[in-house]
Amino acid sequence: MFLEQSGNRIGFGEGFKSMTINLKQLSKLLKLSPTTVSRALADYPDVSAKTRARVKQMAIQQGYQPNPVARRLQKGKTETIGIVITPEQNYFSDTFFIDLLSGISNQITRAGYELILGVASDEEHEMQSMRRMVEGKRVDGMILTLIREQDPRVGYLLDRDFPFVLYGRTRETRPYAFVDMDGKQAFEKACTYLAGLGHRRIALLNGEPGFMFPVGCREGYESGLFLSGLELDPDLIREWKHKDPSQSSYRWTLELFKNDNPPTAILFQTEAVNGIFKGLDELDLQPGKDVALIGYDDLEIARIHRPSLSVLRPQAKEAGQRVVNILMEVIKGEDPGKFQEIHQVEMVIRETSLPPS
Amino acid sequence: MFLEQSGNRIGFGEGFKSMTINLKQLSKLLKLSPTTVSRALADYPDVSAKTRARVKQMAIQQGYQPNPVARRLQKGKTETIGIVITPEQNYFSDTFFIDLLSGISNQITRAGYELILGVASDEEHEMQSMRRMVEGKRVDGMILTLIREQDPRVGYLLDRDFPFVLYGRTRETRPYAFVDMDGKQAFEKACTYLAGLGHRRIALLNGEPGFMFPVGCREGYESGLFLSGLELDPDLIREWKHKDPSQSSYRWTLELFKNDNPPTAILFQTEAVNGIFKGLDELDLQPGKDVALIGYDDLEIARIHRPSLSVLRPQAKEAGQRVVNILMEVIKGEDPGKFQEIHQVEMVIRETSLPPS
DNA sequence: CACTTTTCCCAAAACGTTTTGGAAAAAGGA
DNA sequence: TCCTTTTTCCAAAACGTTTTGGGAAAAGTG
Repeated sequence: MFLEQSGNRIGFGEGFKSMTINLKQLSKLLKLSPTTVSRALADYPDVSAKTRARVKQMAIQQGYQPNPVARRLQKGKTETIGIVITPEQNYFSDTFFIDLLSGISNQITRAGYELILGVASDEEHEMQSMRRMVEGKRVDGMILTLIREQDPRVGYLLDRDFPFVLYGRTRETRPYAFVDMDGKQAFEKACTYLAGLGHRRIALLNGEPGFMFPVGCREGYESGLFLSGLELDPDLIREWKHKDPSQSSYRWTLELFKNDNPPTAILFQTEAVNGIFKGLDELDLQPGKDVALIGYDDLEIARIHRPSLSVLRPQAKEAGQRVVNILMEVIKGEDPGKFQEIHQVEMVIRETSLPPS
Repeated sequence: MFLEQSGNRIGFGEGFKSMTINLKQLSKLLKLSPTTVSRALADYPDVSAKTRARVKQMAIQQGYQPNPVARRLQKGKTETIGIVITPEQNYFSDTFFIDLLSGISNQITRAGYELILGVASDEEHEMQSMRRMVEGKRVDGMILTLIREQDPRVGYLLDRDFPFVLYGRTRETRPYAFVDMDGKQAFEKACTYLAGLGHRRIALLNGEPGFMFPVGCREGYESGLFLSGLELDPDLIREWKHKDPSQSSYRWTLELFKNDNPPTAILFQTEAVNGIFKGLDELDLQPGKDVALIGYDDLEIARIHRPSLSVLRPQAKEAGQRVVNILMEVIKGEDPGKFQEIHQVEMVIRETSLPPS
């Protein structure tokens, strides 16, 4: 014996709270079977145009929305994507990450999926949070950011053949899907640009070792020097820490200018700009005038500072959208190795990239 | 006739991919009914201690995790909380929001729930994203941040009796649950502190009108002046814009010092500090020395700047945890009006709060 | 021993969808 | 007209849990 639905029929004037109807109730209203209603709404060809229209109209009128949980159970999918972020690494320093997230979120919504977020305080909890999502059957795929050179997350996911896409790259021989910015090309471009202006002593204040991104930056820097016929001087390369970009970059800026033959230009990630400005200020050097500067990432400070900061500008939002589109393909079963995208980075020349004085 | 499970029995050495077992398979392994296994795992008293132990051991050994989607369907809950953020309002300027989010996320995970994130480009999409979550039956409750004086989201949720908690407050007569920082008390404290040092001209560079937080700041400021026997001078109050905190605060800083009788101290939200520093620099005024400064929010820049910035420090992580705990109560059916918390804000005196010179 | 209570377990229903495998009715073909 | 094909619909199964409502066996009780 089946119990009847508790049956709060939907009409008008009942207030908002009862604005929820399910497939069974809707089909009863239409004097059709749930099967037909479901198939009408999903545009199956085996339901006549006439009833399809009638069903759709009634569905709209009654504000019917299929229960996503029930659909997920039946379809055997969670319709959910997971991402884990870590606050210690200042990834939220400004618009960059939120732009990426924005692209990701919008595209996920468009696909009718959900984005679930984990916040982990360190590497261990990051892994733990991801395992909960994966092994707990809470997501169909993962998005990874802030990738390390040796990244245990990638091995973990590859081992169990779980769909994922990297924003960034790692050292891993097995094929995997990623979307990355061409940091190498960007830094090469910036470096040759500065050299073209006449700079001969160009420094690199690079991101934290262990992460993958600085590797490309350095390659681009070295390649830029080579193309411009400049010698590589290890004394002009320094690396700051994620935990504390401003403080460490401040110290390294002072260090750089202790050199007998100090730099006339610095390449860096914009995250570190506060420390650099502070260091230059202390040394009585004017940014842009005494030292040319080009940062990676077009943060707010770059635009509002006077002189305004020349930057390399990655298109984070577009990248986020691509990550999601690719992930959807991988979830469908496509070979991840087919999806390896490297996006070009544009250079925005503002006021801090003048020839040496 | 029931089809048998496709039946990939779990053993060892089958690789990672098949590491997934469901209740039916587990119960078959144990020669028990699914009912008993389910109840054993949920610690019901009607299963003997002996079998309970046996079930739990086998569950661990087989790596059994109940399918959350199936549980949600049966329980009639989504076990999911929603939050919508907007990138235009620079909420991610620094550690503050990520701390809040961190507290929220950790507490949600502890409850076995999920946090789903929407990113909306403007107010309209913000509402749209929330409606999708609520009307699409995708969440059991909502968390709202960055609250406006008149906030349509609150009315919407109250109208349909949907569980939610505000981080902040709004103008609304019906009872609702919130966790807020005591901005009033904080600014009052900072103001009287500065007055106690001998400052007589204290300016307020306040957040954008329309949002609720600046209202409390201003109240605290006015109250602080009153308690210190100082006159309120409207010329010493300015308001910057969310879209562009640095630029607008820079302009207003210059403006403030055009005054015949300029301020010797400024209260503000730390978000705006870059613009203030820039303005003071242009006016040849030394922060801390010529002008005392106290900011609200202990961002990284406050700690690393020299002189370091005195600040009001809200405990964002703890607040996030409270928001979640309260939301869980409201979801259970508790009266939201019972949960209205105002958290004290601590003052951290550093180097920019000296007596007037 | 006969009855009641407690302990321990389970079959079946239910959550709200989509998919499977027809079946009845209508249309087409000879 | 009779058979075949197409169109249109639907009953029942299935997804993987938890809850409901017992029921059999064991343990008390007199």
